[in-house]
Amino acid sequence: MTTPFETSANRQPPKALHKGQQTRAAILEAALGLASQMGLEGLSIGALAEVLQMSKSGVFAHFGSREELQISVIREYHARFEAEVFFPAVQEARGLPRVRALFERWVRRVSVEVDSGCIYISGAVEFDDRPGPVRDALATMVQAWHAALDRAIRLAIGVGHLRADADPTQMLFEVHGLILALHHDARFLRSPGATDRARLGFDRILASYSVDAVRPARSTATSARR
Amino acid sequence: MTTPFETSANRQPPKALHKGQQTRAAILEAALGLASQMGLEGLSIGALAEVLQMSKSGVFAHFGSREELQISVIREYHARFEAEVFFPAVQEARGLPRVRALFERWVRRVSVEVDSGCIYISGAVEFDDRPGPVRDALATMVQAWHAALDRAIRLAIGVGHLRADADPTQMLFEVHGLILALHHDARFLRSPGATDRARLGFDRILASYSVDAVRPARSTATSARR
DNA sequence: TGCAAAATAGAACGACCGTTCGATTTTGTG
DNA sequence: CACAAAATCGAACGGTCGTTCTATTTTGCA
Repeated sequence: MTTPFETSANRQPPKALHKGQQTRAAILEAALGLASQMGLEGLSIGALAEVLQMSKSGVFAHFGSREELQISVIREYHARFEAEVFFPAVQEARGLPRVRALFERWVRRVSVEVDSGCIYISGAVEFDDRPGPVRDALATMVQAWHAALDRAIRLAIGVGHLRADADPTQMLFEVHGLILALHHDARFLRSPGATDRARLGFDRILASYSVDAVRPARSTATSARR
Repeated sequence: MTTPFETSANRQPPKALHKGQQTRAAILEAALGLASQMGLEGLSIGALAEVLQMSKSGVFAHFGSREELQISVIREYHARFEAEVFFPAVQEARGLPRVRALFERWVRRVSVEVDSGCIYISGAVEFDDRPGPVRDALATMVQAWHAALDRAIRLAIGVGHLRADADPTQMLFEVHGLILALHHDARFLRSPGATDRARLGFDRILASYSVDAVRPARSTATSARR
């Protein structure tokens, strides 16, 4: 399969682009912006209608329910994330270059979004314990992205760019942590150096997982139980 | 000053505990639970009144506004976090033991909260770009906690447990990332091994910042610009 | 150009929200 | 025990929410 970072999100059989599809796209565009600022839960049809200068019911008719609108927003975000981060990065040579490109584009995306917010991250917090189709859609997308990263890391191990005994899941966990810390510090605390810190942390992770690294200096650090 | 992790949050001059204070405490208790599940923005006076079996206006009267209620919840959360994480850990010997204890208690807190949610983390996402007193209160608390951690790390450098040229802010950034990844994976993805991954990541960080570590293996990793 | 179909508007609904206010109950104390 | 003060209630307000329904307008094709 060469469809590596995709979920079952295919769109309309491309007939002529009728008016409906146009405004639907316009609504989605505005909704994406609104959801990035106010969160998926803060996304309201009324506010959306006002921004777009149309009636609430006009907006509503395109989705049939608020939940469906939220899910459509998630799918749209997913598509853009794919286009901006995944597809370009995955064209890099397999191994370290690809892993680096994936991270760098990810960082850049979150940094750019410093005043628009990452829906994957805010959505994860909003829907931690709110079961339902929205949460499911969100989780599916996030897991697809993580799976793509995991695959790239394993490939880097396979081609000998990273240590053979490296734990890809652990490495992914730590890299993901850097992104979350970046999002937190840049967006919430508005601390300026966050982007560089994320990159520096990534370099540190790479250093300790790469083939020429010393073994993890026999764990003097068995976490202090009591 | 030996008041290291405190904000200007002092409470009532202790007269006799009148009825009002009691119910106020009961409201705060319930509000804390509700805010942990639904987020600070999801906290509603109506729902609170129903849980407590009292009238909306009865609940309302204790705080004067929803915003004040939210801020009170944040302060209460802060106090408990202090009591559960900071104060016990800060009694450990300065240096590595104290840093380890701070992290371990932090991890345990977030792990326990796997079905109640950390208000610092969810609040940071909810109020990234929603200015106002609630955001201010939240940011103050979070920064106080970060400052406390920063101090502990610097102390560990000072007493020679960590490398003299270690960057405390960078280390804090990375450790914070581990906690955020733990919160994300445990609460949103419900992935089971997250707690251990956080601990393992911490050990890796300690290893590379401790005095007996090799220098960071001259950066083969200057992030892939293009 | 005509006409069915698609898209949009507009008003109304029930529900919940935070907040106000006056009446009522409960409390603590001289 | 009495009585002021504090706490609580209950109803109501204006507002926003998602959703439904029925007109009206706009669109695209024969």
